[in-house]
Amino acid sequence: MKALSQVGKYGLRAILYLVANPSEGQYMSIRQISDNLKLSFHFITKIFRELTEKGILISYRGPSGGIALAKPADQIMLIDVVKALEGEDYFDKCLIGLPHCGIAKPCPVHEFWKETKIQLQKNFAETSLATLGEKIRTQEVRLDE
Amino acid sequence: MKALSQVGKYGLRAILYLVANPSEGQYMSIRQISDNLKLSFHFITKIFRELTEKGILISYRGPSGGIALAKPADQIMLIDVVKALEGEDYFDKCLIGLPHCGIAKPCPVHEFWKETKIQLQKNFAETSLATLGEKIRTQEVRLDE
DNA sequence: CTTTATTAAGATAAAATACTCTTAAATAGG
DNA sequence: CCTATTTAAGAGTATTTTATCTTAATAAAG
Ligand code: SF4
Ligand code: SF4
Repeated sequence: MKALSQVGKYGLRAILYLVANPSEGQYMSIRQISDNLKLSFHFITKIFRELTEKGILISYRGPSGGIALAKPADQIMLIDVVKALEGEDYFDKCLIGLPHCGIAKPCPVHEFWKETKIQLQKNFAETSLATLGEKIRTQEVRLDE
Repeated sequence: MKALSQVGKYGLRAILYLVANPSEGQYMSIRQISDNLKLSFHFITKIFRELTEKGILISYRGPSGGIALAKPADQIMLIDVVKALEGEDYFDKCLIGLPHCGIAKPCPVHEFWKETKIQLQKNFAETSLATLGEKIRTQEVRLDE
């Protein structure tokens, strides 16, 4: 049961590093993040570019440039990041993929699959990046190595 | 949030067709299933071969051969089929993939990810193929086209 | 014994995903 | 203006997943 692609996993881990190490009014360089998390600089750069396009991050080029959250961390919910990384239809996926399922006569697994999706969606929607950053710092969770 | 690979989806759909159309003591040909579900015969054949190896199905070659459930439908749980199709570690997957996470200091998403997995696992474990087949028949769910 | 129907097995091809590399553009600072 | 630092953009490569194709093995029936 893989919920996220590599893009989603790396993107989340990278953004968690960012929120766990806040630097007042400064940009954090992508190099610092990729080095610390030991992830490919180029791959993370590409992922961050998408997040910048989608309005989750802002970026700045040149010396002392880097990326930063576009909004305060308590105003960005996990679900925003996940949808940006995995697509807006992330929670609309079907379990078995019947070709012309209009959900008029739902298949026998639809009910509990829907439940599962709603439960995860609720948790994603209620969790802010600020909350996650705080937890990582206070509980000393290691994101690296 | 894609829970199943194509192998998993096709495999489930094909086995649902089988349980929804029971034929007392006979084998159902793979051709019939792939034709009715409009899925690739070769791909379904390959998937069924794995399910046969894993003991979910039995097969028989030659005229009037085909595949059949290895056990009565009420003794095969959805979770058995899913694990056979997707791997035994299906419910052990990590959400963000921290490299050396020993779950001593779980990351801040572990708790609700675990909840989600347990909920789906429970539903998969409590649902038998017999139940699904019955629902498909009585609720006239279409698996084809 | 031959033909036909069927699954088994594995090679091959195509497509999607994951990752890398190169070059360009922006910006700060000397 | 020049150089160093950093993200942007996109081309290129590798790996995995998905799907197809070919040939073999098995078994029934004439
Ligand atoms: S009923 Fe739901 S799970 Fe079933 S095929 Fe339709 S969308 Fe998918
Ligand atoms: S705590 Fe759980 S979700 Fe987080 S990295 Fe470890 S296994 Fe994955």
